[in-house]
Amino acid sequence: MKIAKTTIKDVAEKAQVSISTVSRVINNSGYVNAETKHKVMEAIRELDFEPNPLAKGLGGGKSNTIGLILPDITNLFFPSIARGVEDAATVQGYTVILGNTDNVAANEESYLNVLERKSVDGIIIAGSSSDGSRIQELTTSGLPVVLVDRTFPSLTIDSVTSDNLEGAYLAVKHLVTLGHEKILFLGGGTNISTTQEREQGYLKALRESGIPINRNLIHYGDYRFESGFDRLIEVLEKGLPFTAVFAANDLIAIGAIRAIQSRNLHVPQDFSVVGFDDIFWAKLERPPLTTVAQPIYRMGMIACELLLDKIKLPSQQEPRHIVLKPDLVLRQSTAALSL
Amino acid sequence: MKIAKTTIKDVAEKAQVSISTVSRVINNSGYVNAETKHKVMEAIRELDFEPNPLAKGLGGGKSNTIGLILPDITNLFFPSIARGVEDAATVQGYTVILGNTDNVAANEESYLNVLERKSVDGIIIAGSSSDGSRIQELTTSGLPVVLVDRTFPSLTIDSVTSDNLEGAYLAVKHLVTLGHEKILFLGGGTNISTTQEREQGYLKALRESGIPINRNLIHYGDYRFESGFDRLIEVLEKGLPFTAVFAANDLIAIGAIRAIQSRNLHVPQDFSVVGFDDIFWAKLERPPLTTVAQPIYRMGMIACELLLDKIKLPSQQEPRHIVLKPDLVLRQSTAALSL
DNA sequence: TTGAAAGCGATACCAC
DNA sequence: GTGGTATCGCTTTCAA
Repeated sequence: MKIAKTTIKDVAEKAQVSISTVSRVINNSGYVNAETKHKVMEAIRELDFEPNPLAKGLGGGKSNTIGLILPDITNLFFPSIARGVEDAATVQGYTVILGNTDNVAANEESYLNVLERKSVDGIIIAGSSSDGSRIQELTTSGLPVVLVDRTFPSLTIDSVTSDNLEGAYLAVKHLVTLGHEKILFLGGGTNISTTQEREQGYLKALRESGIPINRNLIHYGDYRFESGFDRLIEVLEKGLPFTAVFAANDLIAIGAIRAIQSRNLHVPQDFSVVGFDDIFWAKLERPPLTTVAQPIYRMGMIACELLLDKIKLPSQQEPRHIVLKPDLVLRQSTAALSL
Repeated sequence: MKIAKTTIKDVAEKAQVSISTVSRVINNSGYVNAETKHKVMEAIRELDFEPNPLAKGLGGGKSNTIGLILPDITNLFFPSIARGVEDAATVQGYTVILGNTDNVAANEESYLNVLERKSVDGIIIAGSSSDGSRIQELTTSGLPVVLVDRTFPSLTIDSVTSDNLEGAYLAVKHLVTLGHEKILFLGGGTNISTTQEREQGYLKALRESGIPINRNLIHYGDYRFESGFDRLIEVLEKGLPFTAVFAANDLIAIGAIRAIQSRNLHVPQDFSVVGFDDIFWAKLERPPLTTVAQPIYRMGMIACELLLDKIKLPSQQEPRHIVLKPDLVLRQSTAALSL
């Protein structure tokens, strides 16, 4: 007993014009007499008519839907991205389909396929965990894709990232300025571009400061709290000497802080800690976490705008790579090295 | 330069049968000769054909898409719901469209309309902020809707909630057992069903324990950290006497703890605090937060399964209300009242 | 058991 | 400027 929706046909009848004319009015295309147009608009209003997006999409048209693929919406970082994307999409009348991949490349690919079949007009992938080949295929075949917080240097896919290298550089430089030399690097997955770039920034700051690089101080894991906690405990138990830690994200940093504190050591007295992202809980940590702030929400928003641009003007432009500037937010988890 | 997708027609030609037959095979409907069926399946495989979901939806069919409407994906509580919904949806081949309402009823309604137009097969609404009338319309018109964490007692809409009254009762009873009598209630919005129910549980526990109810100890705000912080500071400044606080969610509770601590008072020595939800950060709070745990992820999952059931068997059943049992998780933010 | 044909709702090309 | 009509991909009677 579905409610009979009003269609373009009803409008045409009511306005005493042809379906074609109504279509023209709706899409603002072709010539329509001002008076006729008025009549049609009137009818549309009275009938409370809205075109059926499905039917629109059928004839090779647009579905006004975009896909958003991300590792896990439950992970602190992604809800803000999702929100940014959705807000930007809503403004332009688009709707967002969400997909979680759990960082499994196969899941990502499978979602890509589903979205393609659902005729989405474009796809945003945050924190992609694939090698990008399938993505490249899609964009080449005409389905716009924008990457967030991840790039494939060898491929030509639009992306929005923040300057991870620069951010990390700022963070480590800050630690060096405070007198630290033995700085632990706690990364996420080895093959994640953000971890790689942040490691590069770490190395650059060290090199520039003439501090020898100690590979024993570089550790990887994943982007979760537990990873930071566990990694730090390991380092502590191995007895590796260090006085500060730069973590590739806030969750790792907070895990590290908790690990340090669990051994009755103190931050920043015994160890300084810097994170990356500036999630909501960073400022609530004890001590409040010094971290590199990324405009997460804006990244989502910008990515979506980029995508919508591409959808609307499918002129094959050069791939665009937007790189946002991160900011070092000084709080209380870092202090001058006490000798 | 879109890739020409293979259509049902291609399959029909390849298999030397009619389009109708192919359709039957795809949908497993009607009679098809086993041999014919085999031929068609073969063709489908070879052509790597997958039906266009848009076209499917057009003729009044199913779109294999459901909508998920929630206040704000950025709010700690909802990502888990979203994840539960998505996981359950994926298993059954459904895809999820996400919509944020910011607790604005008009936004909710507008999303409802968009989703209806997009011919989603069903809708899940978490933390609805409307009066439910439009929702009722939709379900009556044949579009299944399931509510999460919210009910409209006067309407006949399926829902998945946890037993808020019982959870709150447990929490407050716990405080009473510890000797507390002057217990502050910090709610979210007055008109939110979860806040109302939790307040009922609070009142019930008090009444049952023969503790007089003091309206001055009942305060509202919203479900965010800041609300808990601000409310508590206000109470402190008014000099209202109390020894414990029961907050309607963890964010409020943590805000309250921070407010208390900001005045150099201590939890649980000076004040015991209990929250609701058991979000990830509850156990990381200092002191770790005693709280009422809700199976958030499962709520999303169950809601989705309920919805998919309804979609598949549209037999007008009685509305179903699933009520999950919450658990009191004892941690260190509560202690016996010191005299 | 299978095929032909009529929609579903809207777009777009082609006449008038 | 406006109307007719083929078309998009698939489902669904209705006959055969």
